[in-house]
Amino acid sequence: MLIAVVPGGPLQRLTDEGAPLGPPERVVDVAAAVSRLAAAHRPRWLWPATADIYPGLLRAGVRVERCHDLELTEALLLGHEGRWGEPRSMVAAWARLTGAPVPPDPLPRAARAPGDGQGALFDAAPAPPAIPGLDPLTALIEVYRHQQARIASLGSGRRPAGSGPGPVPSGLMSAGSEATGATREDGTRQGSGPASVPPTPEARRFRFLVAAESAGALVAAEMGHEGLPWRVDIHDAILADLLGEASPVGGAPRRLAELARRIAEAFGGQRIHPDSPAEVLRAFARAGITLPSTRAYVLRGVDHPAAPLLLEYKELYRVWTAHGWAWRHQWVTGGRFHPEYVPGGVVSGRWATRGGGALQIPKVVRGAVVADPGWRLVVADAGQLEPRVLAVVSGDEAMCRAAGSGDMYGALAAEAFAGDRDRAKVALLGAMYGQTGGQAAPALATLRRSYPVALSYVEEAARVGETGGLVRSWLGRTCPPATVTWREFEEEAGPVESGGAAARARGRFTRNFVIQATAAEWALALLATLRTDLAGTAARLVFFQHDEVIVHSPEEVASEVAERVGAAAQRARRLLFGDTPVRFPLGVSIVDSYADAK
DNA sequence: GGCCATAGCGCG
DNA sequence: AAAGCGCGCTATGGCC
Repeated sequence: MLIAVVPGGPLQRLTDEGAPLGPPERVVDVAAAVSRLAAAHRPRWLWPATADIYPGLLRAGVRVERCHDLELTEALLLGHEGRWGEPRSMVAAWARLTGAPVPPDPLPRAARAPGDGQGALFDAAPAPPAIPGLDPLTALIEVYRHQQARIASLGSGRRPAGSGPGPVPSGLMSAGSEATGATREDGTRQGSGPASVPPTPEARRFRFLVAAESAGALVAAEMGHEGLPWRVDIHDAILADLLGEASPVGGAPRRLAELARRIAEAFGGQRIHPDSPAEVLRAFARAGITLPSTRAYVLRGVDHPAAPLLLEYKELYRVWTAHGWAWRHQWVTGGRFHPEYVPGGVVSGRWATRGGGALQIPKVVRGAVVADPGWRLVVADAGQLEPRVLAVVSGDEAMCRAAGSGDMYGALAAEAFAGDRDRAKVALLGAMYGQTGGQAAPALATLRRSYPVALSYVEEAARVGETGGLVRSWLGRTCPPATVTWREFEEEAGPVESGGAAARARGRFTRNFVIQATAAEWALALLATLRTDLAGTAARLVFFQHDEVIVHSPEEVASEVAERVGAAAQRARRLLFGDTPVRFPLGVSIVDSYADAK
């Protein structure tokens, strides 16, 4: 069963296809109604946007099993249809369906400051209807039905000619085939009813993508709500150890101030801002040293007493400004760090965050992430995920064999690089990122001889990008068109079509997209199935970072949770790729402190 | 005063 | 000639 609900109500029971099973029901207390219906029917919830409605439900103590996030799905579909960047809100989608003027998406939801009227902004009713007479529930259901029809039509041959190969496995679209004409699909498939023909592989995969993206939105809200255990006292000790005492008057902490003074001395007493690249360059120039930049790797090669001091300053300054006392005051409450995750916030399908920098917690402060007494952290990260994805999506048999090993680089080295693991790694990374020069060049040639199918796969993806085409992930997430991402770059480096630097940059992007986006899908599938598996237990997902998850678990079941995480990884592999010799091993640690993982 | 581009470094 | 992907965040510095 499907139940449609809009913030503040009403709600309506539907079949999975979106046909009404009853009239709209007004409710006084949405959370209570959702809670009751969730227990009674275990439905999939259909709502405009998880990020708008679910945090409020969580604060009311209500969790749900499954949902269809209309807005995230709309974004995926628009991308697939070559309409990347068009407004994705429910109201916009409804406007497209009815021919009304399409309102732009509202600005991103503001970053939240915990304790600062938390949530008030987020439970508010949806943006005021931009269409006179809009009934939100009707719009929700009609857009949903239309989305189902658009998904069902994928790969059915009913799309315009030239919009890509039928089977998705190649993952690639032909150059210049950005689904031209797809914009005119609107409305034409409405009322086609439940598909009487079996879904195409492309439609099946996309349906899975939509389910995973929606599940990810649930996890993201739940993890933001739950928070990552954060020991303020340990964080303080780390900061004191690294930075010295905080300044009582609000300036730089003691050790940073000392370093700034010693840097000034090293430059002959001239006071400078060490964090101003321009000033540092000028100071070195006065000392007779001309530098291209003040990057760490440049400074490391500079023979001057200020250089090592500047390197130390940079590292500490970073901790102070990005994860110091001010950061903690804003983001840590009640012993938990509450980030705001943004599912699908990265074009490749990776998550982003809004404020809090949850995906960039420096290793030196991870010691503050500590399990509660009687609890443990189960930390799991996928090893060599992207190379393994390359093997499986390209179908290169020899590389798949190597990816069946626990150490893929080692297996490649043994097979093709005379045991030189470092060289095998450089070659593989170069192939995925598009590096063609430096030490990667000869290693790439070796890689090509032994794994031509894998190399052709990424090179084809690059060629499509260079010639202005679009590529897709395994499940059907589509990269943005060059005109969106590369507009500014083109102005400097020439249009993509010209074959210049911009075209090659675009090629590196599409080359990497097919890998990174598919890796993100595997990770999302892991997360979604693990979430389901842990529902009803006391263990809680508390962190997710691209290829890594942390579960906060009661001590006595931590090893069982670790098993479940490993099983989720294998389930994700099966769900995405079916039978394959490629393995996706996880490094799992059961620790008290995140700093002790692996 | 606010806005925006850039530099630089954190993470994967 | 040289050319590795994707991000967030905080700072400076130039601009209006």
